[in-house]
Amino acid sequence: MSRSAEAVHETLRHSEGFRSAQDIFTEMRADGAKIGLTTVYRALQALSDDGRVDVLRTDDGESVYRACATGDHHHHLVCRHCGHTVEVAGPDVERWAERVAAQNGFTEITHTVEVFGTCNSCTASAER
Amino acid sequence: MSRSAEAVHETLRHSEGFRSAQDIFTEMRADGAKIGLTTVYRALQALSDDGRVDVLRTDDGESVYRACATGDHHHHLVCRHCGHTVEVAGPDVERWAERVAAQNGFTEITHTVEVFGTCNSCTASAER
DNA sequence: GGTCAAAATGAAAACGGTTGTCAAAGTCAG
DNA sequence: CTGACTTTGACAACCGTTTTCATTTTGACC
Ligand SMILES: [Zn+2]
Ligand SMILES: [Zn+2]
Ligand SMILES: [Zn+2]
Ligand SMILES: [Zn+2]
Repeated sequence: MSRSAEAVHETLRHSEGFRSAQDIFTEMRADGAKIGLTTVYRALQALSDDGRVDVLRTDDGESVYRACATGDHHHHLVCRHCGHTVEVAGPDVERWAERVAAQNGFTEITHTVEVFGTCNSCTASAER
Repeated sequence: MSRSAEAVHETLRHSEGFRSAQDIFTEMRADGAKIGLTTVYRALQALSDDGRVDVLRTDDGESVYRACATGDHHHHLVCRHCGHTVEVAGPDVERWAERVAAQNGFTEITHTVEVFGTCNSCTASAER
């Protein structure tokens, strides 16, 4: 793993929620890092290939990345306002996916499961 | 709803799986329809706003559309080879999502749940 | 130190799906 | 038929991402 990839990973580990390549690039530059946008993209690619960061797509088609605490399979509960993210295990969902797939003769299953909502601190701010 | 939007909806209803705007455009043109790509995009936008078609994003960032049989909330089991799609209800997943959200203080939940796999007819072809 | 090949880098160009523009065509009530 | 309003579609613009390719950095070997 290249030096820049480590730097990108480091930046990501200091972030709470999912961040876009542009976000990361801008932040690293602001912090004085000499890095190009292309390199950030390449680093994110490598990191996600290695399973060291999770990727998901926003509604508007942007890829966003996060350095999750666990390398094990998990899903996310994401605040759509502040980006605050909680990693959640979903044994029930895993079983449901396998069952429904088996019932319909599907094999080699993969799945995407993400939950979006408003976190309690954002709810509090809105009420204030 | 405009005339073209109905035509797009009609084309979509004759399709089995999820189709891209380009796909639909190409097929309609091949069938002799006089329609522009822009209009197809506008129709798909309108149809999905009205909940008459479902949209999902492929891994490579393309939006694909499908006229599902039910207007009720449901998820999809999609064959990643032939696109064959089964609509599935997921009461267990719905409950799981609400529970995990509540446990973490999240409200106003939405979720995306899609299952991808290989359908039995594609498994059969591969073995042949 | 020096040499050199392989790997990494980044500015700029290309790419591809999608959206915006705007003038032309269609629709329809009066 | 007229005029207002809507719909259409060729084309350009947009934007996140990938590719290109010349330059720089790295690291093994001397
Ligand atoms: Zn929040
Ligand atoms: Zn899972
Ligand atoms: Zn199939
Ligand atoms: Zn659901």
